[in-house]
Amino acid sequence: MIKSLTRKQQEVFDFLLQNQDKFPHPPTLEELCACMGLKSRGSLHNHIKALINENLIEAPERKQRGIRLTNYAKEMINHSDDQSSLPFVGIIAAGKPIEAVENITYMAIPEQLKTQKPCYILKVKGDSMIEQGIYDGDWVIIEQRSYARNGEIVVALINKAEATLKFIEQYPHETLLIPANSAMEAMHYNPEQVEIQGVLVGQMRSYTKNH
Amino acid sequence: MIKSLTRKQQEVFDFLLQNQDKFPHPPTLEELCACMGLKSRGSLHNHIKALINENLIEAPERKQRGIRLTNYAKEMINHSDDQSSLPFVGIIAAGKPIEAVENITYMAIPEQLKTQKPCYILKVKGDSMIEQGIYDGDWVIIEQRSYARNGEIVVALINKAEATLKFIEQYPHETLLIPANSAMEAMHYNPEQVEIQGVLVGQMRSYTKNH
DNA sequence: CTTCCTTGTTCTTTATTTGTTCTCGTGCTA
DNA sequence: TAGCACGAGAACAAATAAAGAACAAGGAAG
Repeated sequence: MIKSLTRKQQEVFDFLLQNQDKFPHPPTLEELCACMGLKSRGSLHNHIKALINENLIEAPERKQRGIRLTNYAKEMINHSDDQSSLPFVGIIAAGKPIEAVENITYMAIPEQLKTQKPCYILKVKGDSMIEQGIYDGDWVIIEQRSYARNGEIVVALINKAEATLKFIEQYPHETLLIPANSAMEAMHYNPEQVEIQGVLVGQMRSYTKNH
Repeated sequence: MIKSLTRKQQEVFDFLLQNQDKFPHPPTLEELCACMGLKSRGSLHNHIKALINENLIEAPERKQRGIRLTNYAKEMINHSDDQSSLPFVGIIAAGKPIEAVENITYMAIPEQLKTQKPCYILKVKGDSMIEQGIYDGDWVIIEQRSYARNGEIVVALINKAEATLKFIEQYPHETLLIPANSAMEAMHYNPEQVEIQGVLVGQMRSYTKNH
């Protein structure tokens, strides 16, 4: 994904990273030249073009002082220390394995929707929890955990193959996975068939439908 | 702050920020010109117009000494570091005024749940949108807007007194506010009775129930 | 109320800055 | 040698900025 930057390109990128706050507004090529010890805008511009190609910075055509880091670039450096964002890792559709997304992205999440423990985000496909207000296309925030109390909503892996989001009821010789959709039936398993991968702690939905 | 000010525009804005208290009255264009080292009011006025466009300052038409910072701008500078958070301003329960919370708090919100326009957060009380998956205790993200298209979910102020969250249908002589709850009836109003305060763009729910 | 100066607004014209593209030269390496 | 990274500089076009003229509305003084 990240094609190798040349030495100078990396240098320019690092400089932009480290100084993104220091500039009240993005620098001009000339200013950047001065910082990097160059005498020619043209030379610098080549490096800028390379970084744009790599999707690390964006610079609206001809716009002055338009150089900005891409969200993509910010993620690369931020999410490690940014405790408010959680990784969006995949799509869960009842009866299938979790479909991992190609590029993990990070979403800012309010404190109220997560827990102290590690959490991650899935997108829900299907209507099996519709009566709990979890709709097709919603995001859910999942606390990573391998156990659950009865009545919690869990991400369960069945027979090490299919993942699903359901209410759980665990009894000595039986585990029930119960959808919140009266058109669907509860499913009965032996406890060892069901592996809990996480517990639902939050849910989100966009009404602007571009996702 | 993702807006694109040119260098001079930023300079003017910064100056206004830093000197908002120093002037007994807002400065005239001429005074500002002097401060910024300009000889022509016309030049400065262009920058002023740009700032007004960005909703950073407001200047009543033709009013002398009318330049003021927008509330939006004041919010900006307090939260310029975390552009991903939105203010949680109150609780909306059908049939009551919006109950403002005493201390406005800010919640981190993922990009996907908001729009480019200013947004704020309300907590929902009641079941009137339950069939749309919006439950009692959910948070909703509202884009501040005074108009809406038919079929959108809006925060509507009725008779300048009661606020409610409903589907809206607007016709020449009638405005309908329609709940998503088959136990409730659609409400009919004269268009002038209904004032739109915002449009639903996102929804969130916590399953850890401490809020 | 009328008059006059101030101030905000709009235009046109001109100048300066900045992004972009090219060409050319230098060194380094396979 | 050919290919590559890198830099300098020229030349051009677009964006930005400034100045100044002209006009209209505001507000103060009489």
